[in-house]
Amino acid sequence: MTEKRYDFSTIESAWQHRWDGMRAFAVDLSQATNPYYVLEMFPYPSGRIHMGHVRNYTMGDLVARYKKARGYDVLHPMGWDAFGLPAENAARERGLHPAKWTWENIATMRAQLKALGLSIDWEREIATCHPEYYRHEQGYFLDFLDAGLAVRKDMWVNWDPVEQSVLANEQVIEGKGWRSGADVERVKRKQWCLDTAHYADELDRALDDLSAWPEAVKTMQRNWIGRSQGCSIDFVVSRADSADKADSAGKAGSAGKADSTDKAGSAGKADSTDKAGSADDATKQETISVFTTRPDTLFGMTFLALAIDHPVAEALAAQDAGLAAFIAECRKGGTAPRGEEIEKRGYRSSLQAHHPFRPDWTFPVYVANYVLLEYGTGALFACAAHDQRDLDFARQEGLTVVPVVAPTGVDPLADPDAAQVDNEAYTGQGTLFGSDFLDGLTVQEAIPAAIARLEETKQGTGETIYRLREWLVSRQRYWGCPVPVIHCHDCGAVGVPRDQLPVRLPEDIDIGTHGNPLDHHPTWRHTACPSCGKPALRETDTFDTFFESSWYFARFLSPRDTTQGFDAKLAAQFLPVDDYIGGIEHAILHLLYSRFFFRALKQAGHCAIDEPFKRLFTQGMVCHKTIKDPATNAWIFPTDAERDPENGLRHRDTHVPLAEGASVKMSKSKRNVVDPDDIIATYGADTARLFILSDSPPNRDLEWTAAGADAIHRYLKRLYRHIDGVIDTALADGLPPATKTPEAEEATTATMRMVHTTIKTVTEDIDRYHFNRAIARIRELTNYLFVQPLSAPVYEGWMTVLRLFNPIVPHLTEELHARIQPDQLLVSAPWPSWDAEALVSPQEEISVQINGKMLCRVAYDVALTDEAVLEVVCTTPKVAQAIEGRQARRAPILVRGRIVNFILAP
RNA sequence: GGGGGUUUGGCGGAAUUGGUAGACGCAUUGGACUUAAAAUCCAAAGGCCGUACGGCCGUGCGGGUUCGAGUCCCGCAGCCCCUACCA
Repeated sequence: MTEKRYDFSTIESAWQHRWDGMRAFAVDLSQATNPYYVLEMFPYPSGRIHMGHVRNYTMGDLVARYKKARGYDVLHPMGWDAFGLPAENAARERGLHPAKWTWENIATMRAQLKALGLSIDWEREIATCHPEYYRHEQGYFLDFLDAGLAVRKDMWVNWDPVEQSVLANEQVIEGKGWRSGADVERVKRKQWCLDTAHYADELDRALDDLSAWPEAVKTMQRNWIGRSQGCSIDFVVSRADSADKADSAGKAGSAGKADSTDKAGSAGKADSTDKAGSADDATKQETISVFTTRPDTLFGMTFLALAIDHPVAEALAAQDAGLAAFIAECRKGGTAPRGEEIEKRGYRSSLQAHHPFRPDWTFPVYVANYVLLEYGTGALFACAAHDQRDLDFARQEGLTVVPVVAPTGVDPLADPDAAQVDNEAYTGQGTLFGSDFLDGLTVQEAIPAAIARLEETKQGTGETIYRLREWLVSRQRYWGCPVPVIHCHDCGAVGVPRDQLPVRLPEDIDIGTHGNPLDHHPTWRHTACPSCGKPALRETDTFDTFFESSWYFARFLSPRDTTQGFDAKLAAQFLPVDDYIGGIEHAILHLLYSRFFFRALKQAGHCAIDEPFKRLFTQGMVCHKTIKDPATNAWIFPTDAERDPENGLRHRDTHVPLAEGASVKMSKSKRNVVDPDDIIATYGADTARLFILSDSPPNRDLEWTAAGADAIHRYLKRLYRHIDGVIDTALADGLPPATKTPEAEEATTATMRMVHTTIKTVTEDIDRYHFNRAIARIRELTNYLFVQPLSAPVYEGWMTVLRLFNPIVPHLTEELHARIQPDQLLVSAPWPSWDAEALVSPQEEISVQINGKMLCRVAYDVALTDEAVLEVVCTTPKVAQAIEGRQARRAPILVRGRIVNFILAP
């Protein structure tokens, strides 16, 4: 027979059509007895798929096909995270309607994904921009509204005055809007929020039970949730109209800068967020609540500081032009001064604070830019000696610093200098001094003691707070899901009646204007109040797109259900998602929002699940080499560079010398992107899939190399040709009859041992996501089989290779398999099991060591006793020579199948 | 500043979880086939010394535990990622 070419493009498109035609991957969930849900994070339809997608979906496809072979009813769907800003940008730049742009991208990317031969049930495809998708999340939002989980409140946000829109923190670059370049302002605006903080405690604790999540992701979530134990303290404050009274201990400074001449006419109001009853109402004292984790350092307090947007600071500013100016100055630059530390600045207010245990001690109250409004109560008490930030501020403002914790081994009475701090705060363990009833206690003992005293005197409470706050879901954007609310002059914010959902986006919009196109639409927002019928206005905010991605995995269960978002019974069967695969960049936002969302859905009675993802796998990035022109510093396409043996790396056309840079994540700007379409056209999907799963462990970065892809393709050609030839022979002549010679029988058991060992290790490796190792084991088997003369066991070996390789190179294996069994798809064939007996070898080898140093390997019969094994080892010439005449210091250490170690005198 | 990860040949990586370090590949070199090249096949290959048999060294660095350490413990360094005035 003539050798057939490995015609991958014909093979691949033929099998893709056949799988499609026979609905090979469609799954009827209601009939599923053995449910298993494999999901990769769904893509944003940006235009074309990239290698990161290929890696993500290839890994998921391997798992899905493997689980199907293991007998599961595998749900493996695909959809589109279709709302978002890039669609509006494209509309502005190219005059395309966001919907048109999005749907065209989806069509392109769907075709690209199909060319990869993924085992996806495309009948379940969804796009989040479809009204039949977002109508359900509008319903969920109304539920959250009813449950008090969704609220509209004043929030400090980044406001771009040119765009006339709120910006996300990451859209503020060095204090300026990322697109307009305008100075971003910090403004208060009514925004819709979901009360994620309501579940902060549970979201934190439940991480402990997510045993199949990467520790790194759980750690990131814990840090983000930011559980912090301490206490709140209500400081009594009064006006410092009279001259500063230095307290007896000289702690409260008059050392502050000159007071503002413009005293506030009235003291700030008590913080309305105070715990009820914590202030002594009878005496009508004003208090400011602070949160602290270090109440033990109260006796080292030297000042109180408020965030610039603290209600008390605002009230004071109304009476104090200097303070108002200071606050206005600080507000420039938006809410997110990321990156380098800002310069600490403060303004001394007209208030003074009283020490909870020594009411006659008073301290200045500052308004300071380094105090965060969003953390704790937006106010803090400062013990500068034991907090670096407070110390920095104190040194700058010339405030007193009073240490109260002596490091272990330091006696502050004997050596007063030793406990002093210079410009470095002491934050470690130690013993309290100069602290009244806390003296002599360790930091760990003093914290509860201080809290107890504060609680006794009703000035504070032990408390656990969280960094996690509400999730701001309002966006002043067109291309998102409309918030289903109507604002009525008389009735306030009223939810849109459920029978009027979905609130659809208008299609006739003018995207060219600044701000939110929905605001500028001539008619869309005008409607009637559902409750009183008077003219009213629709909410024009749309949801953050993380809203859509918080529940899409449930929608796949019931993608065409018009009555509900998903079916609770199916959810009970298929959720949580068994295997969820995606990039680590979603470690916090998407995954945390989804975990919140399902708790909220459960509270609203939609399902009984808390955690949406059982096992999470985070894949590494796809990297590629970069090439630069050192003269111009411009990035060069690697395909435009060639290596000249004499002159090194040169540009192919201009011949200027080039320099090879690091291998970094593929990006258009660095010109190191490899287009999946090109790879599929040149080598086929199977080559791309095998290359991307070989070598690199899935959780690490993968380096794409042209040579590697080429080598993989050569291997597949050889594999195809060889197995094809084996099948030719088997079909034409039949397999050679087994010979009964001892050598032939030994060859048979050796082959079977190899085959079954491979089945076992490959199965275990896939279960543990060690795909690169699984492939190495399969290649080991094929290397072995390539050189064996054809026999029944060798033939069986090749059939096993087809089955084991099918989830990785599905088209090639299916094509070859169809030659033997045209009536059965490999895709539906069961995974092979291994025969434990076939794994057993009559002989095993042991490593021989002398005093822990390797000497040699010795083989022996497994049936031998320990004594007999030692006998065999000791009579091996090389060993006998090494131990001859030397005295044993102890009995040899024998670990069968591993090692024997002789401990001899030198 | 805080947290996490990582460090093994020229390169990607493997090592039965404390028992032959370098599986499986990439790149390389030699050979076969060919008029020649490509393709294909076979072989070599951690470093140093040696013609070979072999010997010594070797898993970022320094200690420790152990019969035995890439693996466990302590300390240090480099690189990567996340986060950041979180009181």
